[in-house]
Amino acid sequence: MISTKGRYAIRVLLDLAEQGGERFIPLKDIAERQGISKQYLEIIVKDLVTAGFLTGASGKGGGYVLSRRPEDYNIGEVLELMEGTLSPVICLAKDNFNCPRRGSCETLPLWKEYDKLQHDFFYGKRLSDLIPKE
Amino acid sequence: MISTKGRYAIRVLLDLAEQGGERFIPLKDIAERQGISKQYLEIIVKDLVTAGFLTGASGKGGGYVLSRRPEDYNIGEVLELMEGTLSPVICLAKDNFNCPRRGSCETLPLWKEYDKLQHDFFYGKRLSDLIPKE
DNA sequence: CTATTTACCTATCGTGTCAATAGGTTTTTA
DNA sequence: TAAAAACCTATTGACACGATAGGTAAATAG
Repeated sequence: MISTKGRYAIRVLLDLAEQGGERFIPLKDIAERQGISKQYLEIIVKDLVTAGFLTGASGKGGGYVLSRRPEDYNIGEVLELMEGTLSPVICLAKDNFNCPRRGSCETLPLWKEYDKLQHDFFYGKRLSDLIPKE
Repeated sequence: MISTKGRYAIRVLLDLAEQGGERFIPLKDIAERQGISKQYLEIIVKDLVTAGFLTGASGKGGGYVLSRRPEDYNIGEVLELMEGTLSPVICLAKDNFNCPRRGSCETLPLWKEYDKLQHDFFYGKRLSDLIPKE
């Protein structure tokens, strides 16, 4: 299940996209509009900055701004960043899980097929696709 | 992420399907073949019996047997039983989560679309599809 | 009739993650 | 120089996950 971190991250990016994507927007404003505590959003936004999705500016007049145009983000990369992995099963999550049954597992193909479906869906969705066109 | 309960449940059903689906198979045997502790499997098998997916028989010569033919199980119903829900986000999980933003949420359509994709995939897979044909 | 085999049941536990809060320090600008 | 904002570190409570422990009840084989 997608956690709040993933869901809130998308809402933050979407909020910024809808603000025009030009000016620096204080996190306080985003928090108020989205009804999410500013302190919790800080954790999320920090990851987004580190990943280069957002640019932050301190001081008066500062805030956050999108690093790219909304059509240049895809939902999959955002979710993967925030969730760590999108794999449907631990067996497919980043390396380290070395199952002895891997070679002969009869359910692994099912998970792989599903993993691809999911990946294609989320990597095919762009942030701009979520902006309501009036 | 699909937990062990969901994954193990499928492996148990698949194991039984591959044993012919006629005789009662002791859980001990399944546990050994699958490399999963019998005690943990009991928790899983209990749910499968309650849901009517398996039939159990106590005593010598007892064990478990499939209640239906392998082609009459679909993976989705098994996963949904074991995981409680397959919803990708809490916003879509069974009732009770009453988000005040539901009506205006700009990300909800995304989750709904993904939810349908996922549902169709897993409900379209049957247990018999996982049996390797030589 | 009795020993054995098996399902069936209840409770408990350690670990980790999630969601969130608290309370700062640093940077920048008006 | 005061205010506004990002940026940083630590901590917490609640809960689920994965699993183990130690039984009781039912059925059959001999």
